[in-house]
Order: sequence, then C-alpha cells, then structure tokens
Amino acid sequence: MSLYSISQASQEVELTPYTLRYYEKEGLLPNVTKDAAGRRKYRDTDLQTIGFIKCLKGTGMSLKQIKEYGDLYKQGKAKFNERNAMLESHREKILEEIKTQKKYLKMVEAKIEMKI
Amino acid sequence: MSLYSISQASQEVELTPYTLRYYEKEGLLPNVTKDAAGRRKYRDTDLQTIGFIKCLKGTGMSLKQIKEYGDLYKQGKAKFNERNAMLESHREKILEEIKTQKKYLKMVEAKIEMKI
DNA sequence: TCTTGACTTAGAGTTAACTTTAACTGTTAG
DNA sequence: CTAACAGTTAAAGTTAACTCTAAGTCAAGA
Repeated sequence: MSLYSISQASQEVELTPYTLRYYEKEGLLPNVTKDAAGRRKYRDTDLQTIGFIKCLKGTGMSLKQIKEYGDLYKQGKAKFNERNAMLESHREKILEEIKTQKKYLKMVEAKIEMKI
Repeated sequence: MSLYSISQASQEVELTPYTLRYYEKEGLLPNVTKDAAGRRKYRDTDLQTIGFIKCLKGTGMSLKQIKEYGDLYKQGKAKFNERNAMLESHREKILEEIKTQKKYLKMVEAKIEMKI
C-alpha cells in the first residue's frame, strides 16, 4: 500500500537512483507513477518487478532480453506461451551455469590444494 | 611438447585470436614465445594458463585482478601467501555466487509454476 | 615470380550497463 | 523569505572487455 520515493526505493532494492531511472528509460519498468510535482512514486508491485529484474539480470540475462520478457508480460495471456518458453530456457541456462560454476570451483580448490 | 599457432590455440581454448592477443597485451599471458617469423607459438602450459584464466574470468574475476594474480604467480614462493589468499577469497565468492544462483533459480521456477 | 593466406602491429571502434553533469523545479525547515 | 534539499530531464561521459581495421611481413604453392 505504501509509496516509495526514488531514494527509498533505491535503498529497498539496492540499486542507485541513476540505475532505476535508467531501467525505466530503457522500458524495463513501464508503469512507475509520479506525484503532482512529477516525482516518481514506487509501489510495492514495482519493487517486486525490480526484484525479478535483478533475478534475471543476476543470472546473466541482458537488459534487452529482460525488456523483451517484460513486453511479453504486458501483453498478458496472449503471449503466455512465448513468455513461459523464455523462462524455461532461462531456467536451463541457470542450471548450466551452476554446473559450470561448480566445475570452476573445483579447479580453484585444486589450485589451492596444489600449494605451489 | 607441441606448439600451436594462434588460430590452433584459439580453437583449443575457445577464444578468438583477437582475445588471445588482447590478453597478452594486457599482461595476462607473459611468456608466449614467437618463431623466427615473429608468429606466436603456444605451448601446452600456455593453454593451461589460458584455461585457468577462463576459470577465474568465468567466476567473475576481472581481468585486472587476474593480472594481479598472475603477477604474484610470477614472483614465485615469495608471494605464495598473498596469492593463495586471493584464491581462498575467490573460492568464497564462488560459493556465495552458487548460493545466489540457486536462490534465483527457485525464483524463476516459482514464476514458471505460477502460470500467469 | 606471383599470389594467396595466415600472421604481425598500433590504434580505432563497439557494446552493455551504467554514471555523471548541467540546468532546472518544487518542498521544507528556520 | 530563503536556503538547503530532493527530485526532474536530456545528454554526455565512463568502464570493461573485447573486436576490428589498416598497413605491412612472410612462407608456401601454381
């Protein structure tokens, strides 16, 4: 129910106000409302959206693709299949990435064990 | 025992010749030898070094830090502690990253399950 | 001998994702 | 009333990590 200023939102989601404005400019956050003075007011759902954007970005999805996903999302049920296909294939990518990270972890640990 | 041209090495390590030259220019591969005509010849140990660079880079270490690690490596036993500390802390970072990836994976899976 | 192709260099160009600046507006505390 | 502050925009600047271009060298095959 509460509304957050850009600096409050920035603290909540751990992104700078610059980044929040940038994401909006790039079309990743389409529906941020503004008050009478023209200042952004973030709703809880906006923060949730940003949270999911951070999740996608943190797993290697580019902002361009995140925007594509968001655009499909806006089109509702009509694009459900396409949107879900994106998530499914992204899921596979994350699984692959975790595998790779584990392999690399072993390599680093082996190097540490070598003591040379 | 074998020597690889830049294009052969490039195929082996799955990096473009441009990238190999770039890494060398940045001081990440200090000891690539050249033949009489001035062409790079990569040894197996060079390919192993590149493999480890890919591991560090693939786990989020910047080229700048990788160079720092390499520079410590060149200084041998004298810098063993410092070098190993880098690897230990990088190991922690990878473990953290795997945790985060798993959390994000769950978020994506939850979104898929929501079917909305 | 000529030409093709793989290499060399220095330096310029590209891309993604911010990050900052400049100039301005509206709100609030003293 | 005014100073400080938090926000606004468009546009320029930054950074990391490549990626490419231009001009040239060298070796091998027809």
